[in-house]
Amino acid sequence: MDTALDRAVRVFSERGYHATSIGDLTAAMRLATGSVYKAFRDKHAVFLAAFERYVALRQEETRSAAAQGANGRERLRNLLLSYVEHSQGSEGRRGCLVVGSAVELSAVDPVVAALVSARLETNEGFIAGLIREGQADGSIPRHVAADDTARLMICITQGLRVVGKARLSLDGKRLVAVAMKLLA
Amino acid sequence: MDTALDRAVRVFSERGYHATSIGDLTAAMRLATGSVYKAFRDKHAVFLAAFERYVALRQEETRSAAAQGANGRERLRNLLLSYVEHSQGSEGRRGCLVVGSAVELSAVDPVVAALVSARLETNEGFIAGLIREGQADGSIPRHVAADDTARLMICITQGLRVVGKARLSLDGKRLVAVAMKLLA
DNA sequence: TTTATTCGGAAACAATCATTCCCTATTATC
DNA sequence: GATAATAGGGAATGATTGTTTCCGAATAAA
Repeated sequence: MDTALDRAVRVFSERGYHATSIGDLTAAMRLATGSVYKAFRDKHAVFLAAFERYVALRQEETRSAAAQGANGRERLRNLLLSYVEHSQGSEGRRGCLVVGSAVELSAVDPVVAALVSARLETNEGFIAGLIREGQADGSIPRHVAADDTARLMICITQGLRVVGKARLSLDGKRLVAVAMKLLA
Repeated sequence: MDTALDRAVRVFSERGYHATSIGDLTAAMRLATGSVYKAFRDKHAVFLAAFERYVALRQEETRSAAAQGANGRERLRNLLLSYVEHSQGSEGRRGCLVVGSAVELSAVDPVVAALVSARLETNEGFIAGLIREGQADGSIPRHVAADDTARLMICITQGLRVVGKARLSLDGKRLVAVAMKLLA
């Protein structure tokens, strides 16, 4: 079932909610229509399950990318680098389900809107925490405003996914080098 | 007709392409179905016209916001401030049609994908130009990498629209103050 | 072996969608 | 002033959508 959900994540990420018919869904999940409706109440429930699975997987990836780093500054750099990589290539073209949901559904679906906001705030809190870690270990200056910088970095990460979907090339090393000036 | 297109822009921006039925469209444009199909070939053509109108209006707003500034650095600050303002409140909740198109249609609609890429590259070029102006007038250091910084700033502007749609509050002054560190 | 139950698959359902057709009203032309 | 031509409005149409239901196969229990 989890492997079927993974395939649902791919379809929803690439086409969005409304453009994905349950025909697309069953083809991708290798399940018949009846099976899908036996496992989920309706299309919306499939989407919610796919969304939560996507969030769980991405969170795991992000945390482990940040874990590799001697101090707060290095962990933050690795997090940003990871975001750039995920925004590129085939995964970049597929798109981020959080960004897609924010843009396509936040205005019309309060349930999804709440999930998206919660996810962004969690990420922002994680980044702010890394900044404070860096300030504690001396790798980031004290005068850096942790919360404001974290919110701007969230904008950068979400913007990366938008730009990546538009097929603009992204040079991770150079882009991150510029972004790290925010920690000066 | 332009006023009808403006209303189409609002609907498409808020709900996206697929979630906007031509019933929604006719209601918003105050036109009957037949009239819409007399003025445009199909729904896709309405969207393309709305997209181009949106781009033209926003470009005008952005350029005039940037025009108010004594030097390159100030013009860039005003541009960023303008983006934050447009990403907030009712307009922020409505969303940006370029971001929406990039996320919802870039993967499946080559025509829209090309328009989106062109728009992003135009914006990026404009920002890079402002940076170079600042370097010429002495308000921005020479060692700033104009192209890389411009691409990152595009990510910021697009990310602002995503975050604004998710209803997270944005403090223009503080956010832009942090972002201006990219020009140090 | 037989019965019961769960699971997957395909056809059928109602609703909604984009699109077309036709009618009316208004303008312009002779 | 009569007529042609055009623009706008709304009902009909065919395709597609999400959803449900029914049926067969496979597995487990007796």
